[in-house]
Amino acid sequence: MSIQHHTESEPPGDTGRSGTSHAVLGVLRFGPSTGYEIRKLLQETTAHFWKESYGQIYPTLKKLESEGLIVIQTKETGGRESKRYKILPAGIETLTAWICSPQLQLKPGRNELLLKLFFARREEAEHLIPQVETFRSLLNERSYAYEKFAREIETEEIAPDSRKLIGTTIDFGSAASRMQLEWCERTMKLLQELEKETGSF
Amino acid sequence: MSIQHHTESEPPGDTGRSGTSHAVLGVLRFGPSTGYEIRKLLQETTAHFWKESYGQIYPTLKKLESEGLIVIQTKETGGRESKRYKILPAGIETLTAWICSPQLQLKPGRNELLLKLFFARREEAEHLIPQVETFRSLLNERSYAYEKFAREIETEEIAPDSRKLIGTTIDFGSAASRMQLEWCERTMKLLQELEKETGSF
DNA sequence: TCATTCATGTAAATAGTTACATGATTGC
DNA sequence: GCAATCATGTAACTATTTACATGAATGA
Repeated sequence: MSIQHHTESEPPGDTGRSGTSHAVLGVLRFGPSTGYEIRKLLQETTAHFWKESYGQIYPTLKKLESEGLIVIQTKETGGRESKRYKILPAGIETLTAWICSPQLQLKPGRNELLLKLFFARREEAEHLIPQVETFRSLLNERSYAYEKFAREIETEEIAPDSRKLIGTTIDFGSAASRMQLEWCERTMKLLQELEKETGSF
Repeated sequence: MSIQHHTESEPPGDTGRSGTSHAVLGVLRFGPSTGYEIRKLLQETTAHFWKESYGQIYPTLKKLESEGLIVIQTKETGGRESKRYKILPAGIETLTAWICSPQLQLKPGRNELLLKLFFARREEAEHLIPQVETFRSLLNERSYAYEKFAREIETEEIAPDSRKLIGTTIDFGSAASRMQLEWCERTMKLLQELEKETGSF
């Protein structure tokens, strides 16, 4: 048996920059932000395919600044400490170079639920039912979130072309959760049948 | 705008064991294996949702052995060094406890292509077309791999119930790639329209 | 006044990849 | 003889999460 994806031997080819810096630069191209705001925007808009934690954002901001891709505009209005970062031309260049670069590696990510199903035996099947159920309710929440996001983005002051591009990521998310919900239905049915067959003693 | 998934504040609750040990224990429940074989089996069967490298497998095997969950059966037939590991009752317990535990965290994983689309501007759209194209051809290969795997598993000597459970993971993979292929179609069309609108210089 | 949000950061642990080094065995 | 596969491992690096610490401002 074999599911092999051509994932081996591909040379990295990138400039030693991790995804985090691209995400940060990407947010900063929308406009100057603080570390806190960057995290918040990513959380609110890309959480279904990209997440960042403060532990990664703050060090990355420092690194990008030392590389001359962004600058701090520390406006001390009052005394409240708040570092607002602004992207520089060199940063924009780096960002577009990354966007336009054909290099792209797909990491399938890890799905613990599938791993459990793969290794499970009949006797364990009944314990998987509530887990698929949990998965399904998480997906349901997500579906609503996508619908809401799709509506919200219509009212935002964004260039219509950008809206369309962002739309493709929402499309991806909602299609994915729809597909996964259907998979949950099929899988639940199968698990319930397995449980029945075992004989309810 | 907000796509927020209830991913914050959930306590980990696990026993400090990473996914790798579960994957290794899972493979070993099928029968005694060497580190090399474990890697190979995972590569051949779960690559679409779970991958492990030697750098992780060998240290994990040592750790699991020191914890008394597995043992080495070093059969030196000839002189060729080969450590075959066997799962112990304590290891089986750990494995089933994990499978049956309702704890499950979904990490959405990171999708670089979606990140690019999210941040892209109209001018960059044309450079994204070949990237979506690349993505599509990777997915096409995958689709065939799932079909092949689904056929292969029928001829394997596996308990029919396990076959069904494993089947759910193949189902997931093939439904996912089908859905993503459709997304590629829609996205390609959109990108091509954007390119046309820009006016061919 | 008090909870929430805004805001910045670090330390430690955990996880994971990549590159390297080594060598035996199998099959053509 | 030679290529491919079997086989084990380590070191260094990169990435990522989690927990902690701190405190100001806002608004009810």
